[in-house]
Amino acid sequence: MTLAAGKGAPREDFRFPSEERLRTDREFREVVRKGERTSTPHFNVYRDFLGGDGRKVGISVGKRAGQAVVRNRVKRVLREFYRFHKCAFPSGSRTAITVKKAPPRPGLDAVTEELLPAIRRRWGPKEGSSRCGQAISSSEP
RNA sequence: UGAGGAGGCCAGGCGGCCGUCGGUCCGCCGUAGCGACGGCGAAAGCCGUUGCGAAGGAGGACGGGAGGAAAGUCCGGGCUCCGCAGGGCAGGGUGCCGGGUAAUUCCCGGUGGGGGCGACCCCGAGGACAGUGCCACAGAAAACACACCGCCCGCCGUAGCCAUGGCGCAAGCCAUGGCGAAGGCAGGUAAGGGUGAAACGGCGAGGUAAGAGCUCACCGCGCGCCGGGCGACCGGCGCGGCACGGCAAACCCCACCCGGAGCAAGACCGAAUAGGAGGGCGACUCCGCGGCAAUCUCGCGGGGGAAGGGCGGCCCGCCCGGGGCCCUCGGGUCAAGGUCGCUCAAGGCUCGCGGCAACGCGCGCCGUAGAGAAAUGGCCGUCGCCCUGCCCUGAAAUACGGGCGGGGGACAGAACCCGGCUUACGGCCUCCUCAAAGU
RNA sequence: GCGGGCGUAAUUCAGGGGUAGAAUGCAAGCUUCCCAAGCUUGACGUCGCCGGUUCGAAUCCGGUCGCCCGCU
Repeated sequence: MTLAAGKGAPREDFRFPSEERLRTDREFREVVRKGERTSTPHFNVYRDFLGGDGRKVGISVGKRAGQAVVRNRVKRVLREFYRFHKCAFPSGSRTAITVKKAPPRPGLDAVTEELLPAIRRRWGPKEGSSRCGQAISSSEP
């Protein structure tokens, strides 16, 4: 297990390092223009498939979503959503999430409830990703 | 208790798991490179082993990570570049006085106004005899002191009235004289004149034909002198006798201040301060040298200078000016790249001294986020706070007690850095004022 | 980060200290057999909001909110 940490991503990976992010405007444009699309009341999700091992996610929150505090909060919640549900983002894919309108209560539960079924419905549950978003908040007293 | 005023403080705490940004350290892998030894070779060098090993890679440990407003970008500075000669104009800003500061439109302390019963609060508060302009409607008149209405004196004098006389039987008529509404003429006057935001000092008394600072007291205003204060200004005395309406957040005048842009500044690395095609523009003149018969022509060097260009608002002025300049078209690389700037700051806190204070000085301690699709978060538990529902005890829980449950936790996110201002917003504490009631 | 502009009737805009206006639209009437056009009326307004200057503010000054541009 410790050896596996070298190259291939381990199963229990809840990290979100900067290599897994879309970092340039060009990448965003490619994904948004060429990728497939689905949407929910508050978000648009674009995705294309390049193959390979890597997997990239980008989050874009425009000014329409609200002031800086609101935008930051939405971005953080979406990052957490990715960390806990990486199985919904298969390797070789690039995904861009944009925010149309800020959710009124941007809690992790509400965002998951809105986004996860939409992604599953659009791209389908990939094989072997059935056990995925298990609770991480196990802190029994 | 209620209604207010001033000042200060905090920005939920603790724990667990997962994550993120950058820092320090630890070993691990290991490239370039450097060294040692050995081998080959004539030499340059090559090969092998081994040591160190920048950068880089994957990982671990430790400790750090938003605000009072980080916001608006309204001021002021630091810093950086623009080629800072110099002068002027334009433009912008400020505007009681003194102080503080790197600086300010900020802060502190005063002065003078204004508001409030009060604690206290607010004020863009220079100049309207430098000039120009505006003051709608109403009103006699709106800035010049007059005209208008009115009031008063005088004169003329109509209607009318009175007196005397005459005529007449009477009603009445006539004459003379006096008074004389209205009216006219010539003056006096500015008290009064539905208005208006504002009316040529106010109010009272005297005075007068009527009136008037005409005179007087008080108040206001102006001027002078004296005293106090660094000063704004204040106080006193005297004089003048009202002349001097308001608006400068109207133009403007006066005094003082301001070069422009901004970390997307700017520097370095790397590519490339590169280079191609076409077109257009670009007075001249003087001096020296060379070949020469030669002052023309040619070549070289230098000076002046027009057009043009530069000096990041404009002008003078300065600089460039056969060196180039301008326009059009097209090709290549590709980068919205990396590194630095980048966080120690006119920094914060304690104490002492000076100062009414803002603040300054000295000693000591602490040293505090640095991203770049952009970190500082998510979930859970618990405590504390607020709101709310139900239940218990109880005479009563709408007695401020106890228990169980649900919900909430403001305004808001650093982007070069500071000092202010303004705006948004939850709570706590202290002092003070007023009112009512009680002691 | 820096710089600039605009908020006035339902709509598009004037007005830059003295009663808030025009065009289109809306409603009513006239005209017509009916409609359109035309003509005559009418309703239309917190002048984005809050303060200040002034006798008086849509206008001048400050603050604030919203919207739209430009600069690498």
